[in-house]
Formats: sequence, structure tokens, C-alpha cells
Amino acid sequence: MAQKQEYLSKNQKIVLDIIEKSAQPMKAYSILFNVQKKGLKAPPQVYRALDKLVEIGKIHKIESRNAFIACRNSACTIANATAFSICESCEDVKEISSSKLSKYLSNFQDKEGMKYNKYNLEFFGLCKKCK
Amino acid sequence: MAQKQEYLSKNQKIVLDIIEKSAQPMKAYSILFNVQKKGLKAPPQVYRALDKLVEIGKIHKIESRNAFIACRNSACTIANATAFSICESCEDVKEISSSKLSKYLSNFQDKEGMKYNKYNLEFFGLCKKCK
DNA sequence: AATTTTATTGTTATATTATTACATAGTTAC
DNA sequence: GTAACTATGTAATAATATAACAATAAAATT
Repeated sequence: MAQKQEYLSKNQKIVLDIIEKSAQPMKAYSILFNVQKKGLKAPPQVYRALDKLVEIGKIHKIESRNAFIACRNSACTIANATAFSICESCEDVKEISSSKLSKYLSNFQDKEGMKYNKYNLEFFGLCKKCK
Repeated sequence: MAQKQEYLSKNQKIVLDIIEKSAQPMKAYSILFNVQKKGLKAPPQVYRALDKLVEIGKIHKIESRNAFIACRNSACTIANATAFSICESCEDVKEISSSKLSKYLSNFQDKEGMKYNKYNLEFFGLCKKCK
């Protein structure tokens, strides 16, 4: 297992910063638009930073929405094991950090007895406000 | 809850047919290429069929791969509650049908006591062959 | 049967999301 | 200091998905 990188590069900091300031997931091109004043002009600059940030667990990708959200788990140890609840009305997204759930899922065995320590789970429904 | 539709339209049949013949998930434009000999020439024709087939549970979308796979569960009752294992090496995808897992997940309550009967879970790892 | 409504189709164009490729510069390890 | 690696800048393009509109066809209502 590769050691987690301890510092962030200039572009990675800029991209992480903008994502952390958003309560909700951000799309790549929205991030791009927001960081243009900081000198990041082209998609690859953003996508490279996103790739790295996902890899080290600072952010997560919400696959069903093609959007990126900052990890709020103190230690970001669950970069590979993520769970979210998504409101289908207002698109509010919350990361779920339940050790019970993560234990259950990392211990889950399929029919061939195989286990997985990497997974992504997205729950859909209506949030409190929208219900 | 809306009644499930009992028949498929011409284009829906064509698209479903090609997906069912594939052991692995298919991408939309690969489907498009394959159905051009049957007269479906433009992306919207394929995407509309895909949307409908997903809605009625005949196929599922593998969100992390932007690809579509036929549902192999007899009754297709779990259109809203899907789980897959994905091999990160050969990209082999298998639908997981475990009533234990689906019960666990549909009974899962988040910190606010909220339950979700709709979810998508994608497990990642190496399949038998690739391990 | 005629009307109305709903679902489906065909088509063009375009929007959105993401990557390739290549040149350059900075950092780290030896 | 040089080699190896990591990050950056830039242009071009690939891949994924939707909007908008006109036309048909099928189903439901009268």
C-alpha cells in the first residue's frame, strides 16, 4: 500500500480549497470556472488535481452525479469505502460515516466468498426538508 | 407507485436485445454502433431506450463505468436497489443478488433515522481470474 | 369512429464530461 | 549533478449525454 502524500501541490490546494468551501458536490467544469481567476485555465489542470485528491481521500466523487465533494471524515481513512445519501429533489448530498455500515460492507462476502475493502454506496431518497 | 410497463417498444427491444447478448456492461455509444444496422442512428434514440429500460429494471447502469448491464434477477424487482462487484483489472462486472445484503441496506438508518429503499452499491476488487 | 391524450420516433444540433498528447519546469533520490 | 519522477501549461479532441422540434403511432375517452 502506497504511503499517503503529505502535502498538496499548488493546483491541488486551489482545487481542494474551492471544493471544501462548497457545502454541496461540485462539477468539474464549475470548479474550472471558479479557479480561472487563480490561473487554472484548462480542464486537465482541474482533472489532474481531482484525480489526485480522490486518490488520497481528500475528496470523493459522487458517481451518479459526476460531482466531487470534500471528505468530512476527520482522518480520511475511508477513501476506498464511501457511502452517501443523496436527496433526489434538492440534490443535497451527505457523506455517511457509520462504522457499523463500513464494517458490514467490508466483511460482506459474495457467493464465491470474495470480500471487498473498496466500495462506493449511494443511497437515494428525499431529505428532511424535501419530504 | 407506477405500474411497470409490460411491453417494450421497438427501439427498447432492440437496445435491450443487444445488452442482453453481452456478458459485460456496454457503453451507450457502443450500443449505438451495434444498433445502427437496425436503423437507430442517433444518440437520443439509444439514450431514451436506456432511460426507460433502467426505469423498469430491465437493465442497470454501472455508474462508475458509464455502462449498462442487463438485469439477471428473475423478477427484476430490485431496479432501485442494486449491487455489483467490479474487477478493477479486467472490468468484469457481476450483479450481486443477496437478500441479506438488500435487507441490511434497505433497513439501514442514517444518523437522523432515515431509511432508503433506493440505493446503488459498487464493490471493487480483483476477480478470481485476475487475482 | 372521432377525439384527445400519451408515448414513441426521427433528426439536427449542441451541451457536458473527460482524456490524449506534447512541451516544459520543478523536486527528489542517488 | 544527473536521472527519475512529479507537476504544470496548453491545444486539441474524445466520450458521454441532452435540448429542441417535428412527426407518428398507440391508448384512453367520449
